[in-house]
Amino acid sequence: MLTFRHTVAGESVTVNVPEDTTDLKLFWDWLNRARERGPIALDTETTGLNIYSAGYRLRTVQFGDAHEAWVLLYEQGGYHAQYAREAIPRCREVLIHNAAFDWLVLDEHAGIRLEDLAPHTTDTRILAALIDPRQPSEGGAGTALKPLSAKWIDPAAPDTQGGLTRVFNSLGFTKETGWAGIPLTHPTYLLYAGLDVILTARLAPVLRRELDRLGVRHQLVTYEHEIARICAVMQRAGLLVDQDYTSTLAGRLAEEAERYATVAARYGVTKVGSSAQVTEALLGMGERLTERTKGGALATDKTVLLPLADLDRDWQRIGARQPNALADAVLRAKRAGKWGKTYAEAFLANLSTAGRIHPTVSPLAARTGRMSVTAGLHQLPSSDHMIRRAILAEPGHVMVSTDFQAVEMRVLAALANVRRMKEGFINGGDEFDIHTYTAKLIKGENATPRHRKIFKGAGFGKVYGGGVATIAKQTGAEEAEIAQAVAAYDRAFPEIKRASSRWQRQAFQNRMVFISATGRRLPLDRDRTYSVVNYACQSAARDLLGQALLNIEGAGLLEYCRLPIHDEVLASVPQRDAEDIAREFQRCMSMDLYDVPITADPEIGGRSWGSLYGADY
DNA sequence: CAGTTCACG
DNA sequence: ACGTACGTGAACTGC
Repeated sequence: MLTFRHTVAGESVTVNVPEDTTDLKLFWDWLNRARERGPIALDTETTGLNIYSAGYRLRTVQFGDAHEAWVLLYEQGGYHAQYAREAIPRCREVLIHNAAFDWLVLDEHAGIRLEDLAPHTTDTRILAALIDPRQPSEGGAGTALKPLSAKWIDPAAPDTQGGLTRVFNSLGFTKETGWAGIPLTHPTYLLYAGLDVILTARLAPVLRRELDRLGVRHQLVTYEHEIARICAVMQRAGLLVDQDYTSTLAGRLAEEAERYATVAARYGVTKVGSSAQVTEALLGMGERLTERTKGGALATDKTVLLPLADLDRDWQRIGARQPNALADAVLRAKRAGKWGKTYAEAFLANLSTAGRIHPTVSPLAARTGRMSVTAGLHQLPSSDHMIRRAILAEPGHVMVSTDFQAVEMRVLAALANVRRMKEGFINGGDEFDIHTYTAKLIKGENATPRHRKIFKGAGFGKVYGGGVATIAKQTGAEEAEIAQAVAAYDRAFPEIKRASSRWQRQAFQNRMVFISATGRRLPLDRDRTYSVVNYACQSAARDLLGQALLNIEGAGLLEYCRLPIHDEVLASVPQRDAEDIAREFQRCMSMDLYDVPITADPEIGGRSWGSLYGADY
């Protein structure tokens, strides 16, 4: 037995590493005693983050309580792996920090089904996110194990990740290669592996007490664990990539980026990504630049360059001026470069051995509770089918996308109890459009599509907390016109302003934390408390999506789900049942929020995701 | 590592 | 007193 000692919060703790079957029997005895006393903390160390990549290995499985950890050398196989596999189902209740990762690692590499482990799991990261959902950059503690341990357990808790990076470097590895390369029995590696479970075991009761103290409903905690499991199932399924198409596309985009970069170079811009170079060259050509970035420099982003290139927001010629050839080349080089690198090449780089992408789905990523997805899959261009064309439904399947209709406006109407808005949603029928309704409400039957656009801008302004100037810039309308529209909007829907004041007042009385409709804690920034309207709407919409996912699982459709996208669920469904399944998705995503109907619209596509974006594939 | 830009809902 | 567009992930530049 290898044994390490460390001090946590003034107490001596032990990390045991069994070397033979005699040692493993001691582990087994400990496990049987510990599981009677309470939950067992669980963790794994692996060769990296892409669980489905070639050569991926599960290296250690750790078990522990507040004082003792056992690091099982899974990678050695034989008895070590066997004890680990048999120990996990024996734990009645497990504690994991960021459970989805370990669920999926154990599911893929140790034969422990995530469906079996998840119902017995408490995820300390979920508990932490429900106490304070903010990232460190936003003034929160964050939800990583290290800062949470430092805050709640021991200010001197070791930085096991950062500490290992230094060890990796000293052994000639990098932060990336070290996880696979470090010798399995390196003492620091084993000590830190053990400390992680000891810290998790200590964190769980402390965070639970804090949730109780804050009055966070137990129901919300349970709900988040269900959502985490559902998102992990989608991550495990992953998405099929059309590799031939994607390779060709990556090559074509690289060539295009190169071609336009050559044009830009003729004007002295050697790097199209260098804002400083672009600014200097444009000024040298006699162009006037007025927009400023947040940092105070002259801006040369898309909104600045498009007019210089005589292009509108859809990249169509305006005919108002002679296009600036440099602006045009920079725009095109950057777009081709981004699409090629961030999407096409990233798809290929992230491929699993089965030719799939398994993006990390984080169910509680944003401070509003919104989810996030890695590998660019939440940000694929929607103006063109080219990139989404690379993602395929399963053989014999088609893509089905079902999205909520104007969900944030409906949520606003429901939460702020906006009388005339609610009337519209309740009586409006299937084809109801809130922005047309608003335009007619204010302008009468003379309302034009232009009025619709203006009041749509005003509506988004309300949900986002924007002012006249921003709405004017976004819609391209005159400030005076927008000012009138916003005033009319406020008269038509006076409840919104009143709700904003009320919600800000509630937050002030609760140490700047607004409690959402589902009991979620939403901390506000003191200098922009107006954002409470957005937080309330965004987080409620997220919780409706969560409820929809529970309904979808209840209807037996989870196996078809591929991605949650804020107000949409993307699915791959058998072609011959597509109509029926699409109707079921619609049913699962239709619900009621304080009498306001939340409705959903399913779309059946072809084999590729791109087929839902205008092309017929 | 901060700043800028660009892609989405 | 007044007014503030919200939330992400990712690549690249330049210090």
